[in-house]
Amino acid sequence: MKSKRTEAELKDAVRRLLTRKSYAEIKITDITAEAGKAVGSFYRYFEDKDALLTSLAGDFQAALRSHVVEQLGHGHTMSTVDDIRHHVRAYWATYREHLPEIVGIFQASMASGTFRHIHDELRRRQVEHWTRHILEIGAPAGKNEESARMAGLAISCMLESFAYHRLAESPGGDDEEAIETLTGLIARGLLG
Amino acid sequence: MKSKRTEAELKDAVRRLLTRKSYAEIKITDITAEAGKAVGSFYRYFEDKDALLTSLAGDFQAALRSHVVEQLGHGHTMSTVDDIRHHVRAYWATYREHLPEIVGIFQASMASGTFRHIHDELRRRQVEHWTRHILEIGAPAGKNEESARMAGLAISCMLESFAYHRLAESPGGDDEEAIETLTGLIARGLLG
DNA sequence: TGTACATCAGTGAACGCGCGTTCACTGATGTAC
DNA sequence: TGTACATCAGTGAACGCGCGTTCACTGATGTAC
Repeated sequence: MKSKRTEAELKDAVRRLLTRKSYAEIKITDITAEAGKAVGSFYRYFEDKDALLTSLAGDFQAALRSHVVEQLGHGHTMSTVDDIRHHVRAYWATYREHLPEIVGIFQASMASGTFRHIHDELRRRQVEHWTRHILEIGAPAGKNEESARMAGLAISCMLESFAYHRLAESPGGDDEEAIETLTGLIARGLLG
Repeated sequence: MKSKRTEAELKDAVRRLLTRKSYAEIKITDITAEAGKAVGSFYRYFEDKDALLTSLAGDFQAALRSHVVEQLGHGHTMSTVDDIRHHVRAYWATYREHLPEIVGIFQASMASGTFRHIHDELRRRQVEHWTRHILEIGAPAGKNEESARMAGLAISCMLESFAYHRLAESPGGDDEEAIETLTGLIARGLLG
């Protein structure tokens, strides 16, 4: 029973391909070729290309659930620059570690409605998280629930878009400097 | 000579379609149907779908060149909250006015290398602009050229991604509130 | 103003390419006795 | 340990769909005399 192995090899193949091509540009034959399999094998494991990406997204979300909990713990806050730096660094590490699937989901969410809601769900968590902390610390950006939510969205957008640009589009920069820049902007922006 | 008219009608048709579907989902026949023309007409004016979007991108860039100059003038600065609000508001207005083509370029830049550099060019201007002002006002985020550039990128990313989310993905929100949120975060983030 | 001819925008049925998807087959692995 | 049979992962040539692209034709507009 090699079944699980081949399935994993196909997933790995797409992850590798996503560092070279956009999701839209990747063909089924590219995936099977990269995995060293015949085309037909693909359909033993996935209905189509989107099913594979959906599967990767599922793995990612599962990883997030356990990872976030253990890494940040429960009773954390966001009231100092160090807290914020810690958050930004954790986000950055997650983004880097799961770069291919995040990139794939992001790209696919721009093209087809199918992945819009998966991407929305990922962002929703982020926004939720920041919003909670903004309200908690009574930041000037969060006078009320609504304004806090909007500030949370703005920060989530900055983190995601900046990370995408630095890690996926023009890789090779200094991570620490990026983290410092984000930390500085967010800390001053929130704490005043 | 209806030539120019039909060309414009095809462009308008894509702009309208882009408010309903993603660029990837739009077929040539959708465009001609929306414009009330036959398929064949399309090819009298454009080599393919990408050529049409490239043409829209050209119009947009030309509009930007004149617009930015007249709206902001030359001797402007970024040293007060009001200056920043003014900038954010101008950006927001431009984004709203040219929403379809910006959305199209953004989506296409995620999928094909062809539009990567067009989108890069648009962002480069933004980053350049913010970087210059960050250095000018001696903001804490801009100790040196490099850190200022990174902060400029982060702010550009936030503006673009936030505007995309609010205007294209879940439209109908209050513009003024969005502008205030961004202004507040940027002003505190930069001015300290 | 009228006629004959030229040009060119517009048409849409037909064509054909690229790629996803299928399926009859192979051979490896597992199971029964 | 060996033989016969069953199951199932893996194969890739062949098929066919969807859509972009073409092209011979139509009819409107412009031009010459």
